[in-house]
Amino acid sequence: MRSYGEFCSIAKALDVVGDRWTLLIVRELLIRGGCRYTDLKEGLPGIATNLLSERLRDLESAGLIRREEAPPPVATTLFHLTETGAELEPVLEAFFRWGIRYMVDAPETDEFRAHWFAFPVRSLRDNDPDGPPVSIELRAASSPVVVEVADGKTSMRLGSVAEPDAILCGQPRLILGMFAGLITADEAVALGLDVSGDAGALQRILPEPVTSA
Amino acid sequence: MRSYGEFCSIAKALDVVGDRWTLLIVRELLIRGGCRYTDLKEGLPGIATNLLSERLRDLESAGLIRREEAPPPVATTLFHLTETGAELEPVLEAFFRWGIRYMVDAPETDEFRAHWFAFPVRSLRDNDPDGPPVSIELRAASSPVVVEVADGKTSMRLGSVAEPDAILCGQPRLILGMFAGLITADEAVALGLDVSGDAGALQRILPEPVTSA
DNA sequence: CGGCATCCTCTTTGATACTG
DNA sequence: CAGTATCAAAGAGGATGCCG
Repeated sequence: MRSYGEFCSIAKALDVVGDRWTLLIVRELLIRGGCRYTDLKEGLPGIATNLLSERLRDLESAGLIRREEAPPPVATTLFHLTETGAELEPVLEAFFRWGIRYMVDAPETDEFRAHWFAFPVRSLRDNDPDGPPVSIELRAASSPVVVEVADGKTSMRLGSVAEPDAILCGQPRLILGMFAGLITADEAVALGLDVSGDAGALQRILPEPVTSA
Repeated sequence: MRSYGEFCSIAKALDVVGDRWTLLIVRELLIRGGCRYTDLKEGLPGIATNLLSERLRDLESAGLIRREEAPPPVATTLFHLTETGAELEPVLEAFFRWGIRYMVDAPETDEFRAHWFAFPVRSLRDNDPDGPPVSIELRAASSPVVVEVADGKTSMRLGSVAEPDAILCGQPRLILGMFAGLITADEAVALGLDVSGDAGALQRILPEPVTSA
């Protein structure tokens, strides 16, 4: 990207990560850690392969990512964030919060990937920090993810779990709407969300509903 | 900007403000408040006038800015941020912090505007919250700005003041380097910064030097 | 299959000139 | 002052080909 040529920290930051797709590549690597080229491509629906390759080169020479030749059984290149790259997290967090308002009217045709639950999940609070650990499986995309709540903290990981306390199955927008406090669990169920298992586990992480004053 | 088509809050945010120049226009309006078209153009060196006009139209229809026909004596259009637009401040703040690292090696040819001191100044802490109010004038660009320290808070405004406690005159990089704790006041003076008035007023706001451990 | 490079078309940007 | 109009150059998007 052509430099703005401004002696301003914000402009300098945009010189480095202001290009189209760049921050979304950082998002992928922040959420998933080391990624193969094809993992990145799969997590960035719509990116042209030459652009991904070019951005990765740019990010590497800017010192934001690092290439690692993984030994067998992986036996391929893994892309990682460097310290500098990982320090973009507050930027993405700020974008995440600001962008929530645009999720409500998002078109049905938008793509979704299960690991994108990571930012919403991380912003959840545990309503009962002294309660027992619970795990909730989310099935809203091709692959499931597990929300784990323990010691007052919430985290998310890809994959499944043997016996989750609850399973949510339905459209991402319903689950995210609940997480954002825009709809209650009852409303989500009425709109088609399937909740099985212990509904109490779900209440553990749901925020106070946003009441339009 | 073409939508990423991803049901992800970060991607949605970038759909709205991911275009080149857009966040810098928001920066200008955040720092300066209501601006005329020519003020914006002056604060965004390098922007083409058709791009500025197009971005302003886009930002207006996205609900981030608002046009106001100011009555005489101004008698012209003023651009303001809406609430939604102003809520981008945490995003710019995060970019500001992350981008500081690139200021050290910035080319000498970079443009500078006095009001860009706003973000650095706002991140300063008052080392003596119970001390008397002090004002420090910064002369590093065409027009001076005043840093005001009172009640434990620091703020900046454009313009001059009758009798500032201290006056800093020199390259922006020296002043910003001091503010960021990268160099001490003594080092800045050795490198060409001119400090007149009460040096103690300056110590009021300078952070602990960053010692490379 | 993973990790690109090439080619082509279409859109966006930047620079400059001009206008009510 | 606050933009529009014009046009060359750069970048994005999509398809496909290549190579270990």
